[in-house]
Amino acid sequence: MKILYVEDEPFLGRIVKESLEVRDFEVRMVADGKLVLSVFEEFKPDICVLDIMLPNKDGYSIAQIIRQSNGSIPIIFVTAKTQTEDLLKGFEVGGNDYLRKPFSMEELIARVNNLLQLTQKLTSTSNQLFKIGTFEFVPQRYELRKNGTARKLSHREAMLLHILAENQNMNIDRKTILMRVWGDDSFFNSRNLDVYITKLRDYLREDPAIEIITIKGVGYHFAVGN
Amino acid sequence: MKILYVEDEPFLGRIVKESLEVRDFEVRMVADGKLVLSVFEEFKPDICVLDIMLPNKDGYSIAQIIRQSNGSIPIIFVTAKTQTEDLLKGFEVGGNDYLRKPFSMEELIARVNNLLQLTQKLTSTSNQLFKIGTFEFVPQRYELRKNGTARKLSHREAMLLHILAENQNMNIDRKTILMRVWGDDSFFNSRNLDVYITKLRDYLREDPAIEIITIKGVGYHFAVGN
DNA sequence: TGAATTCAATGTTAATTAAGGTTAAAAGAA
DNA sequence: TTCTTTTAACCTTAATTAACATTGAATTCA
Repeated sequence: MKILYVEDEPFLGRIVKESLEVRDFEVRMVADGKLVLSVFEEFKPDICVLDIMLPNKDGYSIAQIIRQSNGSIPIIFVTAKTQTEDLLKGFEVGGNDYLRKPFSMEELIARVNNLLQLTQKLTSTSNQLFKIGTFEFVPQRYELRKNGTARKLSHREAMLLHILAENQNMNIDRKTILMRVWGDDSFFNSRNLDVYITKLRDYLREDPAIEIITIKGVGYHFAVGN
Repeated sequence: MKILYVEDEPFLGRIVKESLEVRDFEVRMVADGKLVLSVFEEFKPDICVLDIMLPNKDGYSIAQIIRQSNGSIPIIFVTAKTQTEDLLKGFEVGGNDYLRKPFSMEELIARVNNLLQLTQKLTSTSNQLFKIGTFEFVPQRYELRKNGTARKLSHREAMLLHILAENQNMNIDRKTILMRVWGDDSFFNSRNLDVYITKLRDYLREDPAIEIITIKGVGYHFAVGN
Protein backbone atom coordinates (compact mmCIF):
# COMPACT_ATOMS: atom_id res chain seq x y z
CA MET A 1 0.00 0.00 0.00
CA LYS A 2 1.32 3.40 -1.01
CA ILE A 3 0.97 6.48 1.17
CA LEU A 4 1.54 10.03 -0.01
CA TYR A 5 2.63 11.94 3.07
CA VAL A 6 2.73 15.71 2.95
CA GLU A 7 4.60 17.30 5.85
CA ASP A 8 7.01 20.17 6.17
CA GLU A 9 8.53 19.52 9.58
CA PRO A 10 11.49 17.36 8.66
CA PHE A 11 12.00 15.90 12.13
CA LEU A 12 8.42 14.72 12.69
CA GLY A 13 8.15 13.76 9.05
CA ARG A 14 11.04 11.40 9.24
CA ILE A 15 9.75 9.62 12.33
CA VAL A 16 6.29 9.13 10.87
CA LYS A 17 7.64 7.99 7.52
CA GLU A 18 9.84 5.38 9.14
CA SER A 19 7.09 4.12 11.44
CA LEU A 20 4.83 3.64 8.45
CA GLU A 21 7.53 1.88 6.51
CA VAL A 22 8.06 -0.53 9.38
CA ARG A 23 4.39 -1.46 8.87
CA ASP A 24 5.12 -2.27 5.24
CA PHE A 25 3.66 0.84 3.69
CA GLU A 26 5.48 2.43 0.81
CA VAL A 27 5.75 6.10 1.76
CA ARG A 28 6.53 9.11 -0.39
CA MET A 29 7.07 12.28 1.63
CA VAL A 30 6.66 15.74 0.16
CA ALA A 31 7.38 18.96 2.05
CA ASP A 32 6.46 21.61 -0.48
CA GLY A 33 2.78 22.16 -1.26
CA LYS A 34 3.58 23.18 -4.81
CA LEU A 35 5.12 19.82 -5.63
CA VAL A 36 2.35 17.60 -4.30
CA LEU A 37 0.26 17.40 -7.43
CA SER A 38 2.97 16.19 -9.72
CA VAL A 39 4.12 13.62 -7.18
CA PHE A 40 0.52 12.48 -6.76
CA GLU A 41 0.16 11.88 -10.50
CA GLU A 42 3.40 9.99 -10.72
CA PHE A 43 3.32 8.01 -7.45
CA LYS A 44 -0.34 7.00 -7.61
CA PRO A 45 -0.81 6.50 -3.87
CA ASP A 46 -3.61 4.49 -2.27
CA ILE A 47 -4.12 7.06 0.47
CA CYS A 48 -2.99 10.60 1.34
CA VAL A 49 -1.91 11.97 4.71
CA LEU A 50 -1.79 15.75 4.60
CA ASP A 51 -0.45 18.36 6.96
CA ILE A 52 -2.40 21.59 6.60
CA MET A 53 0.09 24.36 7.25
CA LEU A 54 2.66 24.20 4.49
CA PRO A 55 4.84 26.53 2.48
CA ASN A 56 3.40 27.67 -0.85
CA LYS A 57 0.09 25.82 -0.78
CA ASP A 58 -2.01 24.70 2.19
CA GLY A 59 -3.36 21.23 2.77
CA TYR A 60 -6.96 22.23 2.15
CA SER A 61 -6.31 23.37 -1.39
CA ILE A 62 -4.20 20.31 -2.05
CA ALA A 63 -7.06 18.09 -0.95
CA GLN A 64 -9.46 20.00 -3.14
CA ILE A 65 -7.28 19.57 -6.19
CA ILE A 66 -6.72 15.87 -5.49
CA ARG A 67 -10.47 15.42 -5.17
CA GLN A 68 -10.99 16.95 -8.59
CA SER A 69 -9.01 14.21 -10.24
CA ASN A 70 -9.83 11.40 -7.81
CA GLY A 71 -13.11 11.29 -5.96
CA SER A 72 -12.47 8.19 -3.93
CA ILE A 73 -8.91 8.19 -2.61
CA PRO A 74 -8.96 8.52 1.18
CA ILE A 75 -7.48 11.69 2.61
CA ILE A 76 -6.44 12.12 6.23
CA PHE A 77 -5.50 15.51 7.64
CA VAL A 78 -2.86 15.55 10.32
CA THR A 79 -2.45 18.94 11.86
CA ALA A 80 -1.70 21.13 14.85
CA LYS A 81 -4.91 23.07 14.20
CA THR A 82 -7.26 21.97 16.95
CA GLN A 83 -10.27 24.20 16.30
CA THR A 84 -13.50 22.57 15.27
CA GLU A 85 -13.79 25.01 12.36
CA ASP A 86 -10.52 23.77 10.94
CA LEU A 87 -11.75 20.21 11.17
CA LEU A 88 -15.01 21.13 9.50
CA LYS A 89 -13.16 22.78 6.68
CA GLY A 90 -11.09 19.61 6.33
CA PHE A 91 -14.16 17.47 5.82
CA GLU A 92 -15.69 20.13 3.59
CA VAL A 93 -12.86 20.05 1.09
CA GLY A 94 -13.17 16.29 0.83
CA GLY A 95 -11.09 14.93 3.70
CA ASN A 96 -12.10 11.63 5.28
CA ASP A 97 -10.41 11.91 8.65
CA TYR A 98 -8.80 14.58 10.77
CA LEU A 99 -6.14 13.87 13.36
CA ARG A 100 -4.86 16.51 15.75
CA LYS A 101 -1.18 16.79 16.66
CA PRO A 102 0.32 15.42 18.73
CA PHE A 103 -0.99 11.99 17.83
CA SER A 104 0.19 8.48 18.49
CA MET A 105 1.58 6.52 15.57
CA GLU A 106 -0.67 3.63 16.50
CA GLU A 107 -3.69 5.82 16.06
CA LEU A 108 -2.58 7.08 12.68
CA ILE A 109 -1.99 3.53 11.49
CA ALA A 110 -5.34 2.34 12.79
CA ARG A 111 -7.06 5.18 10.95
CA VAL A 112 -5.12 4.58 7.75
CA ASN A 113 -6.04 0.90 7.81
CA ASN A 114 -9.64 1.71 8.58
CA LEU A 115 -9.96 4.00 5.59
CA LEU A 116 -8.21 1.58 3.28
CA GLN A 117 -10.63 -1.07 4.37
CA LEU A 118 -13.65 1.16 3.95
CA THR A 119 -12.64 1.95 0.40
CA GLN A 120 -12.11 -1.73 -0.34
CA LYS A 121 -8.45 -1.35 -1.10
CA LEU A 122 -7.63 -3.61 1.78
CA THR A 123 -9.24 -7.00 1.54
CA SER A 124 -9.08 -8.03 5.16
CA THR A 125 -7.46 -7.03 8.38
CA SER A 126 -6.43 -10.35 9.75
CA ASN A 127 -4.77 -12.68 7.36
CA GLN A 128 -3.07 -14.45 10.16
CA LEU A 129 -1.37 -17.77 10.19
CA PHE A 130 -0.42 -19.85 13.21
CA LYS A 131 2.60 -22.08 13.32
CA ILE A 132 1.91 -25.15 15.42
CA GLY A 133 4.99 -27.34 15.38
CA THR A 134 5.33 -28.54 11.81
CA PHE A 135 1.72 -27.63 11.09
CA GLU A 136 0.30 -24.35 9.91
CA PHE A 137 -3.20 -23.25 10.79
CA VAL A 138 -5.05 -20.66 8.70
CA PRO A 139 -8.15 -19.61 10.60
CA GLN A 140 -9.49 -17.59 7.64
CA ARG A 141 -9.78 -20.76 5.61
CA TYR A 142 -10.40 -23.27 8.38
CA GLU A 143 -7.33 -25.09 7.12
CA LEU A 144 -4.72 -27.14 8.91
CA ARG A 145 -1.68 -27.55 6.68
CA LYS A 146 1.34 -29.80 6.77
CA ASN A 147 3.90 -30.38 4.02
CA GLY A 148 1.74 -28.58 1.52
CA THR A 149 -1.33 -30.71 2.10
CA ALA A 150 -4.32 -29.14 3.78
CA ARG A 151 -7.05 -30.62 5.93
CA LYS A 152 -10.33 -28.78 6.08
CA LEU A 153 -11.63 -28.28 9.58
CA SER A 154 -15.23 -27.80 10.56
CA HIS A 155 -16.35 -24.63 12.28
CA ARG A 156 -16.15 -26.06 15.78
CA GLU A 157 -12.84 -27.76 15.14
CA ALA A 158 -11.39 -24.54 13.76
CA MET A 159 -12.61 -22.41 16.64
CA LEU A 160 -11.22 -24.81 19.19
CA LEU A 161 -7.87 -25.06 17.45
CA HIS A 162 -7.81 -21.29 17.14
CA ILE A 163 -8.06 -20.93 20.89
CA LEU A 164 -5.39 -23.54 21.48
CA ALA A 165 -3.13 -21.99 18.84
CA GLU A 166 -3.19 -18.55 20.41
CA ASN A 167 -2.44 -20.09 23.82
CA GLN A 168 0.43 -22.41 22.97
CA ASN A 169 2.27 -23.69 26.03
CA MET A 170 -0.18 -22.06 28.38
CA ASN A 171 -3.00 -23.35 30.51
CA ILE A 172 -6.49 -22.80 29.15
CA ASP A 173 -9.64 -23.09 31.25
CA ARG A 174 -12.25 -25.54 30.10
CA LYS A 175 -14.82 -22.94 30.88
CA THR A 176 -13.13 -20.31 28.74
CA ILE A 177 -13.15 -22.66 25.78
CA LEU A 178 -16.77 -23.62 26.27
CA MET A 179 -17.85 -20.01 26.44
CA ARG A 180 -15.99 -19.04 23.30
CA VAL A 181 -16.91 -22.04 21.16
CA TRP A 182 -20.38 -22.92 22.40
CA GLY A 183 -21.46 -19.73 24.12
CA ASP A 184 -22.24 -21.44 27.39
CA ASP A 185 -20.84 -24.16 29.59
CA SER A 186 -23.69 -26.54 30.24
CA PHE A 187 -23.15 -30.23 30.84
CA PHE A 188 -23.83 -31.41 27.31
CA ASN A 189 -21.57 -28.89 25.63
CA SER A 190 -18.94 -29.91 28.09
CA ARG A 191 -19.03 -33.50 26.83
CA ASN A 192 -19.02 -32.07 23.35
CA LEU A 193 -15.70 -30.43 24.00
CA ASP A 194 -14.23 -33.79 24.93
CA VAL A 195 -15.29 -35.16 21.58
CA TYR A 196 -13.63 -32.32 19.68
CA ILE A 197 -10.45 -32.57 21.71
CA THR A 198 -10.24 -36.20 20.65
CA LYS A 199 -10.64 -35.16 17.03
CA LEU A 200 -7.92 -32.55 17.19
CA ARG A 201 -5.57 -34.97 18.94
CA ASP A 202 -6.16 -37.32 16.08
CA TYR A 203 -5.37 -34.67 13.45
CA LEU A 204 -2.26 -33.48 15.27
CA ARG A 205 -0.92 -36.93 16.08
CA GLU A 206 1.52 -36.97 13.19
CA ASP A 207 3.72 -34.40 14.89
CA PRO A 208 4.96 -35.99 18.12
CA ALA A 209 6.18 -32.63 19.42
CA ILE A 210 2.57 -31.54 19.82
CA GLU A 211 0.35 -32.61 22.65
CA ILE A 212 -2.92 -31.53 24.14
CA ILE A 213 -2.42 -32.25 27.81
CA THR A 214 -5.41 -32.61 30.10
CA ILE A 215 -5.35 -30.78 33.38
CA LYS A 216 -8.11 -32.57 35.17
CA GLY A 217 -10.61 -30.26 36.79
CA VAL A 218 -9.09 -27.21 35.11
CA GLY A 219 -8.69 -27.45 31.39
CA TYR A 220 -5.95 -28.09 28.86
CA HIS A 221 -2.35 -27.25 28.15
CA PHE A 222 -1.39 -27.13 24.48
CA ALA A 223 2.23 -28.23 24.57
CA VAL A 224 4.22 -27.49 21.42
CA GLY A 225 7.98 -27.92 21.23
CA ASN A 226 10.68 -30.48 21.52
CA MET B 1 -30.87 8.65 7.50
CA LYS B 2 -31.33 6.61 10.66
CA ILE B 3 -28.88 6.69 13.55
CA LEU B 4 -28.78 4.16 16.36
CA TYR B 5 -27.35 6.02 19.31
CA VAL B 6 -26.26 4.04 22.36
CA GLU B 7 -25.62 6.23 25.40
CA ASP B 8 -26.40 5.81 29.07
CA GLU B 9 -25.95 9.36 30.31
CA PRO B 10 -29.46 10.74 29.91
CA PHE B 11 -28.46 14.39 29.97
CA LEU B 12 -25.78 14.21 27.30
CA GLY B 13 -27.84 11.72 25.38
CA ARG B 14 -30.76 14.02 25.09
CA ILE B 15 -28.70 16.96 23.86
CA VAL B 16 -26.95 14.88 21.24
CA LYS B 17 -30.17 13.25 20.10
CA GLU B 18 -31.87 16.58 19.64
CA SER B 19 -28.94 18.12 17.82
CA LEU B 20 -28.92 15.22 15.41
CA GLU B 21 -32.64 15.46 14.89
CA VAL B 22 -32.33 19.14 14.05
CA ARG B 23 -30.07 17.96 11.20
CA ASP B 24 -32.87 15.71 9.96
CA PHE B 25 -31.50 12.44 11.21
CA GLU B 26 -33.92 9.93 12.63
CA VAL B 27 -32.41 8.95 15.96
CA ARG B 28 -33.17 5.97 18.18
CA MET B 29 -31.47 6.18 21.55
CA VAL B 30 -30.77 3.12 23.70
CA ALA B 31 -29.26 3.24 27.17
CA ASP B 32 -29.02 -0.44 28.05
CA GLY B 33 -26.39 -2.56 26.30
CA LYS B 34 -28.57 -5.64 26.54
CA LEU B 35 -31.32 -4.05 24.46
CA VAL B 36 -29.17 -2.81 21.58
CA LEU B 37 -29.28 -5.92 19.45
CA SER B 38 -33.02 -6.23 19.27
CA VAL B 39 -33.41 -2.52 18.56
CA PHE B 40 -30.78 -2.84 15.85
CA GLU B 41 -32.72 -5.63 14.15
CA GLU B 42 -35.96 -3.74 14.29
CA PHE B 43 -34.81 -0.18 13.59
CA LYS B 44 -32.36 -1.02 10.78
CA PRO B 45 -30.17 2.05 11.21
CA ASP B 46 -27.81 3.42 8.56
CA ILE B 47 -25.10 4.15 11.11
CA CYS B 48 -24.35 3.41 14.77
CA VAL B 49 -22.93 5.76 17.39
CA LEU B 50 -21.83 3.81 20.44
CA ASP B 51 -20.75 4.83 23.88
CA ILE B 52 -18.37 2.25 25.31
CA MET B 53 -19.06 2.21 29.01
CA LEU B 54 -22.58 0.95 29.45
CA PRO B 55 -24.60 -1.09 31.89
CA ASN B 56 -24.89 -4.82 31.09
CA LYS B 57 -22.85 -4.95 27.89
CA ASP B 58 -20.00 -2.71 26.75
CA GLY B 59 -19.80 -0.95 23.41
CA TYR B 60 -16.98 -3.14 22.14
CA SER B 61 -18.98 -6.35 22.37
CA ILE B 62 -22.01 -4.64 20.89
CA ALA B 63 -19.92 -3.60 17.89
CA GLN B 64 -18.58 -7.10 17.53
CA ILE B 65 -22.03 -8.61 17.49
CA ILE B 66 -23.35 -6.03 15.04
CA ARG B 67 -20.41 -6.78 12.77
CA GLN B 68 -21.36 -10.44 12.77
CA SER B 69 -24.58 -9.75 11.01
CA ASN B 70 -23.59 -6.61 9.13
CA GLY B 71 -20.08 -6.08 7.84
CA SER B 72 -20.58 -2.71 6.27
CA ILE B 73 -22.66 -0.50 8.56
CA PRO B 74 -20.50 2.36 9.89
CA ILE B 75 -19.81 2.35 13.62
CA ILE B 76 -18.55 5.39 15.52
CA PHE B 77 -17.39 5.11 19.10
CA VAL B 78 -18.00 8.12 21.29
CA THR B 79 -16.37 7.78 24.67
CA ALA B 80 -14.62 9.31 27.62
CA LYS B 81 -11.84 6.75 27.27
CA THR B 82 -8.91 8.69 25.88
CA GLN B 83 -6.18 6.05 25.87
CA THR B 84 -4.76 4.96 22.55
CA GLU B 85 -5.28 1.32 23.53
CA ASP B 86 -9.00 1.92 23.91
CA LEU B 87 -9.10 3.48 20.47
CA LEU B 88 -7.16 0.58 18.99
CA LYS B 89 -9.56 -1.86 20.50
CA GLY B 90 -12.41 0.12 19.01
CA PHE B 91 -11.00 -0.24 15.51
CA GLU B 92 -10.11 -3.85 16.18
CA VAL B 93 -13.68 -4.87 16.94
CA GLY B 94 -14.82 -3.28 13.71
CA GLY B 95 -15.37 0.39 14.53
CA ASN B 96 -14.81 3.00 11.82
CA ASP B 97 -14.23 6.11 13.88
CA TYR B 98 -13.48 7.00 17.47
CA LEU B 99 -14.38 10.30 19.04
CA ARG B 100 -13.21 11.31 22.50
CA LYS B 101 -15.51 13.10 24.94
CA PRO B 102 -16.02 15.95 25.26
CA PHE B 103 -16.61 16.54 21.57
CA SER B 104 -18.33 19.24 19.60
CA MET B 105 -21.63 18.37 17.97
CA GLU B 106 -20.34 19.82 14.73
CA GLU B 107 -17.50 17.36 14.74
CA LEU B 108 -19.76 14.39 15.38
CA ILE B 109 -22.02 15.43 12.56
CA ALA B 110 -19.14 15.94 10.17
CA ARG B 111 -17.83 12.47 10.99
CA VAL B 112 -21.25 10.87 10.67
CA ASN B 113 -21.75 12.46 7.26
CA ASN B 114 -18.28 11.50 6.17
CA LEU B 115 -18.84 7.84 7.00
CA LEU B 116 -22.26 7.80 5.41
CA GLN B 117 -20.75 9.20 2.27
CA LEU B 118 -17.87 6.74 2.27
CA THR B 119 -20.16 3.76 2.64
CA GLN B 120 -22.78 5.11 0.32
CA LYS B 121 -20.16 5.28 -2.35
CA LEU B 122 -19.95 1.60 -1.79
CA THR B 123 -23.62 0.82 -1.80
CA SER B 124 -25.25 3.19 -4.23
CA THR B 125 -22.89 5.16 -6.43
CA SER B 126 -22.75 4.31 -10.08
CA ASN B 127 -19.64 2.34 -10.79
CA GLN B 128 -19.00 0.37 -7.66
CA LEU B 129 -16.79 -2.63 -8.13
CA PHE B 130 -15.82 -5.43 -5.78
CA LYS B 131 -12.55 -7.27 -6.03
CA ILE B 132 -13.03 -10.91 -5.15
CA GLY B 133 -9.71 -12.66 -5.55
CA THR B 134 -8.97 -12.57 -9.27
CA PHE B 135 -12.61 -11.85 -10.05
CA GLU B 136 -14.35 -8.52 -10.25
CA PHE B 137 -18.00 -8.13 -9.46
CA VAL B 138 -20.09 -5.21 -10.72
CA PRO B 139 -23.37 -5.29 -8.82
CA GLN B 140 -25.01 -2.63 -10.98
CA ARG B 141 -24.57 -4.79 -14.04
CA TYR B 142 -24.99 -8.18 -12.39
CA GLU B 143 -21.63 -9.02 -13.90
CA LEU B 144 -18.91 -11.30 -12.64
CA ARG B 145 -15.68 -10.69 -14.54
CA LYS B 146 -12.42 -12.53 -14.84
CA ASN B 147 -9.63 -11.92 -17.33
CA GLY B 148 -11.81 -9.61 -19.34
CA THR B 149 -14.63 -12.10 -19.82
CA ALA B 150 -17.90 -11.43 -18.05
CA ARG B 151 -20.63 -13.75 -16.82
CA LYS B 152 -24.09 -12.31 -16.39
CA LEU B 153 -25.65 -13.24 -13.09
CA SER B 154 -29.33 -13.50 -12.36
CA HIS B 155 -31.00 -11.23 -9.85
CA ARG B 156 -30.81 -13.63 -6.91
CA GLU B 157 -27.29 -14.72 -7.77
CA ALA B 158 -26.15 -11.10 -7.87
CA MET B 159 -27.83 -10.17 -4.59
CA LEU B 160 -26.30 -13.12 -2.83
CA LEU B 161 -22.84 -12.47 -4.22
CA HIS B 162 -23.23 -8.82 -3.29
CA ILE B 163 -23.76 -9.74 0.35
CA LEU B 164 -20.85 -12.12 0.32
CA ALA B 165 -18.62 -9.57 -1.42
CA GLU B 166 -19.21 -6.89 1.16
CA ASN B 167 -18.50 -9.37 3.94
CA GLN B 168 -15.31 -11.00 2.72
CA ASN B 169 -13.52 -13.01 5.38
CA MET B 170 -16.29 -12.55 7.88
CA ASN B 171 -19.05 -14.73 9.19
CA ILE B 172 -22.46 -14.04 7.72
CA ASP B 173 -25.68 -15.25 9.28
CA ARG B 174 -27.90 -17.44 7.15
CA LYS B 175 -30.81 -15.50 8.49
CA THR B 176 -29.34 -12.16 7.48
CA ILE B 177 -28.85 -13.41 3.93
CA LEU B 178 -32.35 -14.82 3.73
CA MET B 179 -33.87 -11.60 4.96
CA ARG B 180 -31.93 -9.48 2.50
CA VAL B 181 -32.36 -11.68 -0.56
CA TRP B 182 -35.79 -13.22 -0.03
CA GLY B 183 -37.32 -10.91 2.56
CA ASP B 184 -38.09 -13.70 4.99
CA ASP B 185 -36.46 -16.82 6.32
CA SER B 186 -39.06 -19.55 5.96
CA PHE B 187 -38.09 -23.15 5.43
CA PHE B 188 -38.49 -23.16 1.65
CA ASN B 189 -36.45 -20.05 1.04
CA SER B 190 -33.86 -21.54 3.26
CA ARG B 191 -33.44 -24.51 0.93
CA ASN B 192 -33.42 -22.05 -1.93
CA LEU B 193 -30.36 -20.39 -0.50
CA ASP B 194 -28.55 -23.72 -0.59
CA VAL B 195 -29.27 -23.97 -4.29
CA TYR B 196 -27.82 -20.54 -5.00
CA ILE B 197 -24.76 -21.15 -2.88
CA THR B 198 -24.07 -24.18 -5.03
CA LYS B 199 -24.36 -22.04 -8.16
CA LEU B 200 -21.98 -19.39 -6.88
CA ARG B 201 -19.49 -22.01 -5.77
CA ASP B 202 -19.61 -23.33 -9.27
CA TYR B 203 -18.94 -19.91 -10.83
CA LEU B 204 -16.14 -19.09 -8.41
CA ARG B 205 -14.44 -22.46 -8.60
CA GLU B 206 -11.78 -21.33 -11.05
CA ASP B 207 -10.03 -19.25 -8.39
CA PRO B 208 -8.81 -21.65 -5.72
CA ALA B 209 -8.12 -18.78 -3.32
CA ILE B 210 -11.86 -18.23 -3.01
CA GLU B 211 -14.12 -20.37 -0.95
CA ILE B 212 -17.59 -20.22 0.49
CA ILE B 213 -17.22 -22.06 3.77
CA THR B 214 -20.30 -23.44 5.48
CA ILE B 215 -20.72 -22.78 9.17
CA LYS B 216 -23.34 -25.31 10.00
CA GLY B 217 -26.17 -23.90 12.05
CA VAL B 218 -24.87 -20.35 11.63
CA GLY B 219 -24.25 -19.30 8.07
CA TYR B 220 -21.32 -18.85 5.75
CA HIS B 221 -17.79 -17.52 5.73
CA PHE B 222 -16.60 -16.10 2.41
CA ALA B 223 -12.86 -16.77 2.52
CA VAL B 224 -10.79 -14.85 -0.01
CA GLY B 225 -7.02 -14.96 -0.14
CA ASN B 226 -4.12 -17.01 1.13
C1' DT C 1 2.82 -44.33 55.77
C1' DG C 2 1.32 -46.69 51.75
C1' DA C 3 -2.05 -49.64 49.44
C1' DA C 4 -6.77 -50.10 48.15
C1' DT C 5 -11.00 -48.00 46.93
C1' DT C 6 -14.01 -44.69 45.05
C1' DC C 7 -15.98 -41.47 41.97
C1' DA C 8 -16.25 -37.58 39.24
C1' DA C 9 -13.84 -35.96 35.16
C1' DT C 10 -12.42 -37.01 30.81
C1' DG C 11 -11.39 -40.30 26.64
C1' DT C 12 -13.12 -42.87 22.91
C1' DT C 13 -16.15 -44.65 19.67
C1' DA C 14 -20.46 -45.15 17.60
C1' DA C 15 -25.31 -43.89 16.74
C1' DT C 16 -28.46 -40.28 15.90
C1' DT C 17 -30.18 -36.04 14.25
C1' DA C 18 -30.41 -32.11 11.77
C1' DA C 19 -28.28 -28.97 8.41
C1' DG C 20 -26.85 -28.37 4.21
C1' DG C 21 -25.19 -30.08 -0.85
C1' DT C 22 -26.47 -31.48 -5.24
C1' DT C 23 -29.16 -32.33 -9.04
C1' DA C 24 -33.17 -32.36 -11.72
C1' DA C 25 -37.80 -31.49 -12.60
C1' DA C 26 -41.75 -28.24 -12.20
C1' DA C 27 -43.44 -23.69 -12.17
C1' DG C 28 -43.17 -18.76 -13.34
C1' DA C 29 -41.62 -14.75 -16.06
C1' DA C 30 -40.08 -12.31 -20.03
C1' DT D 1 -39.84 -20.08 -26.31
C1' DT D 2 -35.86 -19.36 -23.08
C1' DC D 3 -34.25 -18.08 -18.74
C1' DT D 4 -34.87 -17.75 -13.78
C1' DT D 5 -36.78 -19.30 -9.59
C1' DT D 6 -38.89 -22.61 -6.80
C1' DT D 7 -39.84 -27.17 -5.27
C1' DA D 8 -38.61 -31.78 -4.56
C1' DA D 9 -35.90 -35.87 -3.92
C1' DC D 10 -32.04 -37.99 -2.49
C1' DC D 11 -27.21 -37.71 -0.64
C1' DT D 12 -23.41 -36.14 2.47
C1' DT D 13 -21.52 -34.35 6.45
C1' DA D 14 -21.17 -31.80 10.94
C1' DA D 15 -22.84 -31.56 15.48
C1' DT D 16 -24.86 -33.65 19.11
C1' DT D 17 -26.04 -37.32 22.11
C1' DA D 18 -25.25 -41.65 24.12
C1' DA D 19 -22.80 -45.59 25.84
C1' DC D 20 -19.06 -47.57 27.73
C1' DA D 21 -13.91 -47.21 29.06
C1' DT D 22 -10.20 -45.04 31.38
C1' DT D 23 -7.86 -41.95 34.46
C1' DG D 24 -6.24 -39.84 38.54
C1' DA D 25 -6.96 -37.23 42.64
C1' DA D 26 -9.22 -37.76 47.01
C1' DT D 27 -10.67 -40.71 50.53
C1' DT D 28 -10.56 -44.69 53.20
C1' DC D 29 -8.44 -48.43 55.29
C1' DA D 30 -4.61 -51.48 56.88
